[in-house]
Amino acid sequence: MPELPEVQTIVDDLKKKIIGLQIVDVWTDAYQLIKKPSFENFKKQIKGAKIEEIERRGKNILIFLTKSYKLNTKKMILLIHQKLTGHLLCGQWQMENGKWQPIEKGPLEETVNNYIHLILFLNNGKMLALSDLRKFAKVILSSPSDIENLKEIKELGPDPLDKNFNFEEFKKLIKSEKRKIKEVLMDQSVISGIGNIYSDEILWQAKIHPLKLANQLADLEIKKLYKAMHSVLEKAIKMRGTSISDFRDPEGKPGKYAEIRAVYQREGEKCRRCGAIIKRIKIGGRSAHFCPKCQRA
DNA sequence: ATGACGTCCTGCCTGC
DNA sequence: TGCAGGCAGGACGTCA
Repeated sequence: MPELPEVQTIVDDLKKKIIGLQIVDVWTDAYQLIKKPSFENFKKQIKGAKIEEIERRGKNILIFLTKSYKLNTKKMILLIHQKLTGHLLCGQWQMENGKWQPIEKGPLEETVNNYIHLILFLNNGKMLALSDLRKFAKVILSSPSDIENLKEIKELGPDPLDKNFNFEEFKKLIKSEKRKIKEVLMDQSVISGIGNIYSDEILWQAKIHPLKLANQLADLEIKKLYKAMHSVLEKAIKMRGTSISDFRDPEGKPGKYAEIRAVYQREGEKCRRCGAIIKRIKIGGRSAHFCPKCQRA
């Protein structure tokens, strides 16, 4: 599932590949992915739009578009949230027997191609495809002000790697939360971009039990947490994300953080620090992985 | 306001 | 072997 490091990897790659290009057509077989506007209007509006800039907001991808008319230029933003199993792929496919097949056999794997549900055709012959096994992904096309005012954008908490988001502010946020620290880290309105994988990894790094209540953490623990948040996320970006079974970059290649991950989906395996057996519990309906010896309750 | 739960969707795993 | 049932999972919506 794409979280901050995976989305950052995708945005950085896409910037190099598609900025300056024009969208010439669009195809979908899963209308429910496009939440706004209707597909008919989506198609009408996006055809002919030029890709100007790409940004990450939390786990959301914002693609800034302009469309020139005779008398004016209209600005739009295409918002994409990949949710659990969404992939943004850049390449060339052709329809064969009702399935999209990559024209060049490369790192793009069979399984990713099987779930292509939305394609933006670009004016250099390439395509930007959204593959999504679960069809949970969300796509919205609207004006910049509409997008900025969406609850899921406007109410995002600070970005963990934003230089202005200093320790004092982080501490204030954590101290004001009485929920379990794992839940707080994953709440996009508190801090944006962290999900299940990295909250587990960060808590292991900081040696904090996921069930601990945020407002009961000692200052020293919050300091460790702040440091761990930076080191884990920065390392994961360097390794181009975590691919347990699903994540792929725009060329279809997996990230390498999974190889060095400490706890996520390592239930029953040994802790890399102390050798104890990694445990899995449920917190707020989500699974949390931790070392019962390193991360004391 | 807050927290618990339902919803979307489908591959995969379990148990009979 | 086959099939039904349960599970996973981000974030919004609903309900108490």
